Amino acid sequence: MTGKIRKGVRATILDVAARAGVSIKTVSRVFNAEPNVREETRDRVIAAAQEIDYHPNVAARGLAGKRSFLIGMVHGNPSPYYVADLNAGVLDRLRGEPYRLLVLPFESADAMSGKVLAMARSSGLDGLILSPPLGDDSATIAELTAAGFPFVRIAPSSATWLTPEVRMDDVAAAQDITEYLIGLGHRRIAIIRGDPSHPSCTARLIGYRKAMRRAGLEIDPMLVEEGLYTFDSGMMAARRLLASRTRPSAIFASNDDMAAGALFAANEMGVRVPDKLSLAGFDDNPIASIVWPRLTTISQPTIDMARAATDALLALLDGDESVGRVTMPYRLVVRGSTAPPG
Amino acid sequence: MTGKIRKGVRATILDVAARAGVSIKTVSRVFNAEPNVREETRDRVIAAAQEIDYHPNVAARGLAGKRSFLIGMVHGNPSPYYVADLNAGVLDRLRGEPYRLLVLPFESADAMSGKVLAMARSSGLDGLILSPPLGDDSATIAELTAAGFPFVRIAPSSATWLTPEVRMDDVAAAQDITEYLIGLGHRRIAIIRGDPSHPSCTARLIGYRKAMRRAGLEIDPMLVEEGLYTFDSGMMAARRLLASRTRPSAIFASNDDMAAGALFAANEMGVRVPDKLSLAGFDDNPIASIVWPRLTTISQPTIDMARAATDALLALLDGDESVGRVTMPYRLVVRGSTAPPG
DNA sequence: TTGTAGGCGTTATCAC
DNA sequence: GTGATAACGCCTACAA
Repeated sequence: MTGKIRKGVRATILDVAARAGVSIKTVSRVFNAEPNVREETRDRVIAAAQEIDYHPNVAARGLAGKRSFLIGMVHGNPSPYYVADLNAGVLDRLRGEPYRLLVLPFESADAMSGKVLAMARSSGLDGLILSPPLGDDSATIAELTAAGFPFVRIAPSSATWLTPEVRMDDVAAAQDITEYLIGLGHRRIAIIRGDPSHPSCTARLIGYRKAMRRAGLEIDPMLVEEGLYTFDSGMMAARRLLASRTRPSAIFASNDDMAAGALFAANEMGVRVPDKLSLAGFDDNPIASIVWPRLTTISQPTIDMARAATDALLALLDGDESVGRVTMPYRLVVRGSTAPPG
Repeated sequence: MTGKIRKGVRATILDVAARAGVSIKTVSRVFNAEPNVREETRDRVIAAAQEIDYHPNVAARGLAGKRSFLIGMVHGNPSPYYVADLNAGVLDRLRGEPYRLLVLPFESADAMSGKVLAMARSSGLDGLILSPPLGDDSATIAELTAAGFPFVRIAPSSATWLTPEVRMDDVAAAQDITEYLIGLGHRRIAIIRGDPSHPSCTARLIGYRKAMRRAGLEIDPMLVEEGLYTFDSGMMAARRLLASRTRPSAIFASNDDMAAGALFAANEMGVRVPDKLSLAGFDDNPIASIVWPRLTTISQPTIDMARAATDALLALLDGDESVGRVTMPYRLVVRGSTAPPG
């Protein structure tokens, strides 16, 4: 006789079945929301399960059903806020689903390249969410695609691969914010580029160029500075820009961390923002609202994007073949760091 | 005949065994680093495994061995930097280990209370790392302890429970930084408290009081403001402090986020830091170095603590009974936000 | 040092 | 609608 609560030992599907007076297959049906179970039977099973505190054994499920209910996310982004938002979005979408989120260690895109599939396999993942910059690593995409491994990319910039992705129009957004600066009356507008291994870096530069060209403004090569999406790189780039004889009246930093770094540099050098220098960022992460003055920036719907990516991945895992590209809206947020040139 | 590479199908231990000309038990021994395998045999097995790209099936391993090699971390902290550091520390320690890190969704300590064990069970976790404030939730500790579920707490403040933990001396650190302010010549030193549901809040208050008392300074109740460890709460608390007739000459905010908020408020109100107001934080997260001026703060070794906690958990899972309390060192970091009273 | 048998708790197949 | 029974891939015990 099974079905009683043996203390210290987890209840199994057999216990539930015995207690509810059904076969284990019926219990399985109930827990997997399969059809063909009479309502009354279902209720009895659920009651029995609750009484003995039954939780399906994930390992057994994974072994028999050939899925682990594990989704992986590779974090290779320098901004903890971005990562936190990604996490939040994924977990939010996963609520109520049987899937769980695994965080994979990340060294660098280079180091990971060509090893992602092996990691996914050895961790027993069902699917993967790739955030920048790994979502643009061609070796990774190639091996995953070749193996038929389900994955969704967040904010990739290359349209080369026709794999499911959730993106934002970085070019248009960068163009918008640059045009906003132009509209304020700025003419000498510098850009601090991001990490060149993140393709969003290129997209944002293109948007900037488009805006400048449309306004008939020349792009002085001196106005294009290199950065790495980090606070320090933004600070150093701004120091160079502000030290030059042909100092810009406005700087568009390709993300908020770098914009905060630029603001720091301006403070150091006694350049008042926004009186003497307008500063715009990109992302609208909390940093943008922490510094003084607050940053004008592009609000990127990171949480929504992560949610949408998870949604797409779940559909993929469900066998849905129609998952394609989703583009999410952005928003220009005007705050205190920008003003007409002084 | 097994042992050949069937494409699209993952190799199993049988394939490796056949290819290496040994039994599956020997392959198992090799992959679990068990003794009693001749070196030559081991090499043959490893070679065979590599040739057919064999990765042990985690689910099967978990089912047979009764462990999932899954460690869970519950994130309920408002500071993404703190969370990112925790993650980094755990993942760093896990490198080379067969264990993987699962991120559990978190709503609030209240909502989670009494549900953590169920989540751990249904996710099939082997062990849990509890970060603040959940590490101080007595219902959670009680149920985990009662069930004999392995867990380690990071930075808990209540010493009530004799469970494995990695901590820092918050009281001494808060006392140190307050004494530093006193040493600069400040007399009216305010404190902005953190979220009262995080016991570190109380510890830091105690440290502040100790320092004030030792210096013979009276603690005006007006100088103790409430906060929630968030930027906004720090900003609002500082507004109240700075608006009062008896404005303090220095503020000790119980974490960097609130200190950054206080700095923002000071900027808003035209109070120059550090000339007219000294400001100290706690944690030394990147925010402390992003704002202008940079914050004097206590450097908390979050990554090291997470690493140590993981280390302790792995020992626990390994059957080590001697895991107890580990106390990590902190450091006072003096930067531009503090100066003698002006 | 190596191998054999049995079982871990599910899901899938097919019969009823 | 429901149920027997065979996988699933590995580990633990025990043998050799």
